[in-house]
Amino acid sequence: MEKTFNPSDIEQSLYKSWEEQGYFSPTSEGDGYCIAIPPPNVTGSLHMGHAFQQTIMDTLIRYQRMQGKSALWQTGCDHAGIATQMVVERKLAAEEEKTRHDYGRDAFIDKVWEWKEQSGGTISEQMRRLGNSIDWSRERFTMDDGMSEAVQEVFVRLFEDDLIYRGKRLVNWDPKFHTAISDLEVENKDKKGHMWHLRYPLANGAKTADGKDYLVVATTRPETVLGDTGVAVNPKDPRYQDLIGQQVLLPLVNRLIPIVGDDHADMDKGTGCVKITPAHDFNDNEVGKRHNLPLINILDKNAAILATAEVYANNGEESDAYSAELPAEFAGMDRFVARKAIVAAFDALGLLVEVKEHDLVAPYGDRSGVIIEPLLTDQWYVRAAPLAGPAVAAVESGEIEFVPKQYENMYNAWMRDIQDWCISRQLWWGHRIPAWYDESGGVYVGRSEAEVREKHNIAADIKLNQDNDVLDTWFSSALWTFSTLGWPNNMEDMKKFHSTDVLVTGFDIIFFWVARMIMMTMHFIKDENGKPQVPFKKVYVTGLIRDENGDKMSKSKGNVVDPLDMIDGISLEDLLEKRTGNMMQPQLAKKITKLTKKEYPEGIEAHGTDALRFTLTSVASTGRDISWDMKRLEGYRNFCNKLWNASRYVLMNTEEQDCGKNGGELELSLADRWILGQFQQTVKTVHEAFESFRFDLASQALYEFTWNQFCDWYLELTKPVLFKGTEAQQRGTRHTLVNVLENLLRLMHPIMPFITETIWQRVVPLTNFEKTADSIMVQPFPQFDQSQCDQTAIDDLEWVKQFVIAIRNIRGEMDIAPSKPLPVLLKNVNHDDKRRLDENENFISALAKLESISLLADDEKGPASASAIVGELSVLIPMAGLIDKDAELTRLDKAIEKLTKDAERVRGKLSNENFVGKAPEAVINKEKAKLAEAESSLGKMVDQRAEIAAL
RNA sequence: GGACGAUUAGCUCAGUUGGGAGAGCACCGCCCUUACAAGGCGGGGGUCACUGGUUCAAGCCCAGUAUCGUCCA
Repeated sequence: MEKTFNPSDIEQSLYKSWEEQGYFSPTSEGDGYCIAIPPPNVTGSLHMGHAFQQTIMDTLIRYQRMQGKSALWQTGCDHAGIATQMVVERKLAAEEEKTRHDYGRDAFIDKVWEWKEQSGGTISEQMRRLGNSIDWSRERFTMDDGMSEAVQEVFVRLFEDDLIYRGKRLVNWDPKFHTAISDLEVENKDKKGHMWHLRYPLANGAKTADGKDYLVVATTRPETVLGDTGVAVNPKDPRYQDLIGQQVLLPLVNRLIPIVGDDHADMDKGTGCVKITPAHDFNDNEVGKRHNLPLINILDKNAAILATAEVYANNGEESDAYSAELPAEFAGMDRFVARKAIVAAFDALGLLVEVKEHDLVAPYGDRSGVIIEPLLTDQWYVRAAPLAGPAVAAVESGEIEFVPKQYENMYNAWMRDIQDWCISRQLWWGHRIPAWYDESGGVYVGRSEAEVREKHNIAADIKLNQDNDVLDTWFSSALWTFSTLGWPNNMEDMKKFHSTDVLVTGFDIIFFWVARMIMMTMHFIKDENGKPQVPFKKVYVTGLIRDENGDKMSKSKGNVVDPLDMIDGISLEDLLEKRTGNMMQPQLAKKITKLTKKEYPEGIEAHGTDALRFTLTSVASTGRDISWDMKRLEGYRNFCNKLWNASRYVLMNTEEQDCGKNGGELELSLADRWILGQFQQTVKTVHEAFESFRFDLASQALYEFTWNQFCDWYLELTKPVLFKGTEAQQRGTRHTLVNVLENLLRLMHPIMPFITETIWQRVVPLTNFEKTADSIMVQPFPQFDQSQCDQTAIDDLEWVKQFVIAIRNIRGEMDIAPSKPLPVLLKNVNHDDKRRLDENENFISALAKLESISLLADDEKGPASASAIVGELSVLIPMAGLIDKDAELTRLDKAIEKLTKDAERVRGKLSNENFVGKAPEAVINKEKAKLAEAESSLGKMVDQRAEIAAL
């Protein structure tokens, strides 16, 4: 074995061999255990969030596989409608200067598929580098045939159940991508803007309470004036209440529109008068419905002003309630250009009263980054309320459990006032809506045009056109857990793996995805007795991984760290190129360069997959966000190296030697019995941690055992045995060494697959472990065994440690070289001390590097010595020539001061009648014992100090 | 405005039913000791955000305040 662990030597070939051997596929034996991956976006590449969640999923899958389950990690990608279409459109524009319209729908979609075949597998390849034990043979894609069939089936059945409908509604229109988007894809951001006060003349000689012949409306969107069909005032507002039912003459378009009384108008805000534009504002739309105001659409798909408006009645039908005529001067103007022009026009007419600064909240498309325009269009909707009922109940009853629990609040709050879900998108890439229209506007939904014709008796000569729109990508993602398992055709895997066991995901998609999966699954998937099945039993919600400063990682900030760069390492030059090359906003490059040079002056070193995974699990506590700490990664790389070298030591001392595999007398030392017990405790902790999703606690237990117990103490304690023990003692210790290590590797394997496999291959032949296949990943996980926990051994070895530490402390504080053997004198040796000493003198001498150990009689004073206390026992190291008087006095003073403080505090507690009267017996006894021990040690130290001081 | 979360060592974070404040990294001193200098041994460091309450006892329970964050409106 090399002296330093080099992950790049082993990882890729190991992964390949696992995959080739088929170890990632579920076995035919054992209960099913299934995790469905949150499907990454097919255009995506691996980021820290993926690495984090996938490490957790893989740890769970490997753990359950080793627990004997038939474990399936179901993977795949989603087709990411807008994102993918954009990628391909940009590519066509750059390479051929063509748009998708140049190609036409079918040819463009062929292009997208071509792109998917070539570039869509990036993230899958990257996931292999993380060691993910995914059954790649079952990899799915939301646009593949099976899933497309599932999507179609679901759409048709929902329609038949009256849970999908089509309607002309106000939607969040993205003027850049020319598509509707759902509420969830809108980000509301605070923004500085203006409030314009505009004068609307009253019609028919009406006057306000204070005699004015006009109203002043306040608006943040003056360009929508052209679409106003009313003015609202608060019915309780004394200034205007008499005007309700009167009309104003809308400037610029000279449209007579009514004044309505509605609570939406806030008396205290602005002027108290609100213009109502039902076709371009969600609130106004509601007001319009209440007062039966017509809707006038004045914007086109680009959010530019139309030459001729579209007028609709409140039921969505075209109407001639108003003239569709619009002033020609604004036609074709973008909404923001039109805003200026219309304000100027009001100003010119003397109708602009004032302009105020105003803080407002503006809706932005989360992908396009442009302001969303509420627009009246025909869209398809899922009726959410009926589906939400069972979904809420499933969480309430505990059938689905969120970890950590507080996310259930978030889920419930959203589900309680869930809105209908707009599922149609005006894109080409996606599942085309299975609806056909005849020429008179009749709509038919079915699995195919033929089915539709047959079902509705539509003659072959009647022309039918399929809906041009596709479904929201999340519509297919909502079916993920069951459609990937074969629904509706193949129900074999559904029986074994559904409901899936755990969903590991981020809180940011609880609404987008988690909630919708629950609703869809429970509607479509039922037990034999008709009870709805849940998609998963647990939802483990992770926090976000942020950068060192707690900022969100983002490309534009240039603070993204690629997990693969942490595995393989990257030079500063390459990192700079990666962060600043090909930027959307090149002006940021300078800043990013500076920040990167400061943060990573030497680039990033290679750390290997195991270290990355261990780091990720060790920060996975309770769903809170994590500030990434490169130092921590480095620490765990060192941990890998530690394990590697500890294993080297074990192998050097056991390979080609008698480890008791084939019988022979085994004599176990105290250290052997102790480490076996310590290991069992670790096994117990790791099980508990995995069961409760506390991966941080599992990691911590493994780290603590491996480094602080196994390496720091046990390996050192084997040296005296291996160098000087009898044959049976050596055999016993070798046996323990290889067996503890072999078990430890299996215990660690779910978190650190590569290093454990590599070492295990070397160690396992030295043990009697009966492997079932040639890989650690399919062996049984260690189980807790109480019979190996020997409390006497633990107590005795603890005493040995204290003894050794006492001497090391004196050495350290007194600057005595570790190489210098020391004579030690003992006083106040009780029965237990004597036994422990007799049994373990070799250990103590070796670890504390002692020249001799002698016992002083009770009345014997001994030479001037530096001293330490172990329980009752006084440990003395003669000062002659080694120890400076003043230094020893200082050292003792420090110890005495500390102990005095402790003793005083405990004494105070025990002299408090309330405490003694009310605290439980056990607590009081514990305090008493603490005090007795402190006083005893203190007495001895004070005596020692006096002796030294007298010299 | 509402809800939730956070505030513990220089940094990043643990702290399970209330009963001796912990880890990793960083820091200081000594050491190339035959597994490991990506190491060994020893050491220093905290008014547990603040205020009040419950309790014999509060980092933990309760009320409030401050700051930060997230989601919703």
